[in-house]
Amino acid sequence: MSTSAVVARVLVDSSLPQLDRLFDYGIPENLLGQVIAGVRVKVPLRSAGRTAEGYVVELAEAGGYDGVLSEIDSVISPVRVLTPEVWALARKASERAAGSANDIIRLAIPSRQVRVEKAYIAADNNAPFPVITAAAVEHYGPRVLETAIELRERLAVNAVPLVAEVRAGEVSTWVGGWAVTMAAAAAATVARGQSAILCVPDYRDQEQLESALAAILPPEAVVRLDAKQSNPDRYRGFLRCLDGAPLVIVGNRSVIYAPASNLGLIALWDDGDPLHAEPLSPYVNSRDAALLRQELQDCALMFFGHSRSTEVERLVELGWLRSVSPTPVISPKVIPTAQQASGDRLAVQARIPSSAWQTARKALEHGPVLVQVARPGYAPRLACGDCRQTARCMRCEGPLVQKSQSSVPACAWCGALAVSWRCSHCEGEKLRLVGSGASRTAEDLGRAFPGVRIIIADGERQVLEICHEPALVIATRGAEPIAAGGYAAVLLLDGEQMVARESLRVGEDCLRWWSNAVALAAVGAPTVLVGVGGALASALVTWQQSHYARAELADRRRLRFPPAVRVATVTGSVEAVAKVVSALSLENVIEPEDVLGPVDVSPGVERSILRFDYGRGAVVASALRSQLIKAATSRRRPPGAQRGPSAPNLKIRLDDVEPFLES
DNA sequence: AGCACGCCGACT
DNA sequence: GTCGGCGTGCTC
Repeated sequence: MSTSAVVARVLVDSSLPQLDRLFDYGIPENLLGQVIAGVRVKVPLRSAGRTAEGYVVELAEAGGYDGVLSEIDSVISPVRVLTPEVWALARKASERAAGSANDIIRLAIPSRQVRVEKAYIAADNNAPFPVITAAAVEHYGPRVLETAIELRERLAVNAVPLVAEVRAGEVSTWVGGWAVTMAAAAAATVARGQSAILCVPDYRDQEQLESALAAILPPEAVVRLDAKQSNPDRYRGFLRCLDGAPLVIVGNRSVIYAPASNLGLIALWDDGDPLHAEPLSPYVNSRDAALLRQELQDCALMFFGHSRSTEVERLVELGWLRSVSPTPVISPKVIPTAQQASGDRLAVQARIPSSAWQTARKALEHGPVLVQVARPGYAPRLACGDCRQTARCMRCEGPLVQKSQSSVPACAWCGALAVSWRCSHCEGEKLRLVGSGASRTAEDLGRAFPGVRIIIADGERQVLEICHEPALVIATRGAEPIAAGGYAAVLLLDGEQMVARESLRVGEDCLRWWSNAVALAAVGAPTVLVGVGGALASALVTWQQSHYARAELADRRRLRFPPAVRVATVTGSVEAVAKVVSALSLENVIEPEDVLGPVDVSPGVERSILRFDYGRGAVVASALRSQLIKAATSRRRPPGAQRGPSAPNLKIRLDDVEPFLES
């Protein structure tokens, strides 16, 4: 068809695994010069009349495909939205995760907004870029982080466990010290004429980071890119990244795929936070994407955190990451306290041991006190007043919770109010509160400390910042407000409950939650850890979280659990899962002893877990990938089971952070 | 996904 | 003889 010697290699925008490769298209005369790498195009697929959208990945000599070439239908827009770096990353990340490059590209490139794009093209993008001069990064020794950026090093950075005041114009804000360090490192990168990507797990972190950036960089040097933005805002930010000027690009999760120009630094905050795990296929954790991108683009990479994930610890032990700490060392004051009877009746009610009680009372004389609790609401669990069995919803068997003191107990699953409730075990009609959520703890503490202002902060009642005046701040883990000047004391309650959670990662999660709360204390202010001892407590007390991570990793090695090995969870119909497992066993891709399960997850749906060493990752991923394609192409509705949303009967997920939990 | 190709049962 | 059933396979 086409007479031109050059073909366009196009990635068709479809999440079908069998279409996840490049297709060659001829370039018609009238589109010569317009069809260039990175632009969105429309192409015919399979039959005339049917068109699909796609991206021109590259132009190549014709000859790779000896069939009749179709021609590009049209160029959707002249903007080169798929950069070579992002394409390489998408392909590599998707291969590693046994998924489609398309699915990654969907995270990387926002939906096109015609008006935004027109404005962008019309605007003169040659505005002189302001000269950035960066101040030194403090707390890490002279030019330690700056040099790491210049030498493109990979670091695991222990964050500064202090809060700091940042000032942008008239506005003054208190943020975590980590945000100041990350912002300063980003500024140092931009000052060298390179871009920096800063990736944080949640929006509270992002606000802190943006405040810290605003204090040291002009607004035109910073771009925000996150999923909470409106589509036009996100596309506008995305297009700014393509401009070529050095920028600080800050956002959550998928910011890791931003089309940064001349990338000099990738920095990630709190990599152990589960919000870094992408819930969309192919489920690539931003930590893994960051590691891949660093390798591809040879830039500096820094994982910042107060605690250390077992994943990062593994990379430190391998020598892939170098551990860096503040100098001089900053060690917060943490006091472990066993749960013990206190003399005070009210303290008992509020489940606070006497030493913690004394600490809180003394601290409240000159500042706010943070009380971290495990659960939100009033009563996290209700039981039958007669037989003491857990009270369950009469409609769906879900557990009952009570959100506030005065509210009617309701089902945690379906929301149904438990009016005229009857116990399914003994016919009892009385409900009994079990445990304390943030509100009930607040009530108890209010009685114990009359006259003190009480602030509750949880997922529903978000509080970002509080002033330095005395107050009791009851917060669920992860929702702690920042106190101006730092808290006068921190109480970590409910430790026992948190540790009892059923998860492979409880230990490191708890240490992360606690460490992040400890870091909100003022210099020298005490933290009391209630009811927890052992290795976890001593890691917190000595502020040596990496010691705990090392021991934990050694355990995982012994058990062959992640991250000592990688895992793939294979979920689907009984036959589909069995097919995949037997195919991989037959090909000797996986050893029989590394197949766990299958176990039932729901009627007719099973799950097997495969584990494999990192060195076998590529082989396992590609074998799983071909099984996925096979299942997708040979999938036909069994006779009888007609229509319905053709739910894929096979789902494969690599490196699930909680492979042993259902979901 | 869609859509064509292809190889067996009921029909003018 | 052939019209059309949907099982199977491919998409530059």
